[in-house]
Amino acid sequence: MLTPNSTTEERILEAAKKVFHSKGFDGARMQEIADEAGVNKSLVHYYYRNKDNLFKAVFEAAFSTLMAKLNEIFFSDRAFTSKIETFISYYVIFLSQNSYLPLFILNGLYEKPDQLKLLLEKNHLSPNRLMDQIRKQVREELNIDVDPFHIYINILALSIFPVVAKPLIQNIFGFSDEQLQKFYTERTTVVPEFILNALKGYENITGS
Amino acid sequence: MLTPNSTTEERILEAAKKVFHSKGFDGARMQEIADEAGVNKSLVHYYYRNKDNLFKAVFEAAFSTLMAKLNEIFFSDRAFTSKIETFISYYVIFLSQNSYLPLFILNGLYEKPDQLKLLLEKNHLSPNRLMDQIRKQVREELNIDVDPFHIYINILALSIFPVVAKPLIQNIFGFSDEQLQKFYTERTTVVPEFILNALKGYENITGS
DNA sequence: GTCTATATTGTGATAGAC
DNA sequence: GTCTATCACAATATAGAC
Repeated sequence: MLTPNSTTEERILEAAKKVFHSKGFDGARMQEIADEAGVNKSLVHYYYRNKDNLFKAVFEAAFSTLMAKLNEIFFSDRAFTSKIETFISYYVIFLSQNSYLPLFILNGLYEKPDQLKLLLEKNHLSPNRLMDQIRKQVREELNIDVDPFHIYINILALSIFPVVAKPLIQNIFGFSDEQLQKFYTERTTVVPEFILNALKGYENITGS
Repeated sequence: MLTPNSTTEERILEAAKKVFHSKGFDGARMQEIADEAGVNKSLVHYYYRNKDNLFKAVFEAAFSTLMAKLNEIFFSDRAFTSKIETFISYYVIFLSQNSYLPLFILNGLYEKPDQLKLLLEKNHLSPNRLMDQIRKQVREELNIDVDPFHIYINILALSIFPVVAKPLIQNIFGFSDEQLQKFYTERTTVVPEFILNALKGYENITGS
């Protein structure tokens, strides 16, 4: 039962987020969503017709949330160094506080890869423009001529994977909640340092 | 219908791997596994009693496969540089050819985190020993005093995430199968270089 | 060991009263 | 808009013949 001060439709969507995020499409039950929203099961169908539509709404919301912030940071006026620092600290903390989100999205992309292009347009995302932007900025500010695509994937990997692998870290190393929180906080400084160190290493190869 | 030259039990396990890896526990159907193995649905229950047991067998096999190779490489006699190169090239290629595997395992860990410790013992894995090993070797060979845990997670992140995010890469950038294969091949050299560059950057900070 | 038949429960979805 | 009742079918699991 979440956020009682809102319309029924909103309460259902919030409940659906909670259930879909943690259990995925196949694991989620319409009954559980209804219970979570504090409404009758029929009402869920009344507002969203079927499970697929409801899932689509939840997925789009999750995807847009993550992409909007990514866009905002990478197309801002900051220096590249600052973009990396801002991006990492924002995403590592945000994702660690919403740890089901990245795995939910990755699973959703495997299950429904075809919807992706529509979502990209909806979010005004142009991947190629982003790549050009990164290449140009890295060249001008760091004097490095490097493949922006691998850099981009590396940034995402180092930000997202540690959250996706949360149960692995928690159980293999027996981290408590406090230790885990400390680990994620450390990463907001360790990871940007790691990436910028790596980039500086290329200066010797292609720098003037 | 896979590998007809084997016992029924083996054929069922192989079929179960195929179905569970791509659809997860909740998405998998006992009927589909039976069809895939070319046997009657009852036989699946005869050999594995229920869905949970069958899943457990599949999960353990997947987990052990990945961990055995990781152990073998990181506890070998190689130099640290060589370990990283060997690990990345092996895992990136192996995972890209079995692209459902990492997401399957990450999902499984979220769903059944309690089984993890048993699996670790079964595979003779000692995470702390691995951390000591990395810290010692990085200190002696690269003359750097660095937190081995973040390094370890970074190595895993850069190897595993690009495979987990395959549909994202494929659809956002419109990569063909050939381009995707080329991308993964590139990473076998780009990623070790990236990591070693990053590590070298620490020399200035803590080097003698 | 392998099959057919069936029990049993779960689940998405709809009809219709209020 | 919201509820009760119910349909139709899917899915795990078992009983029992061969």
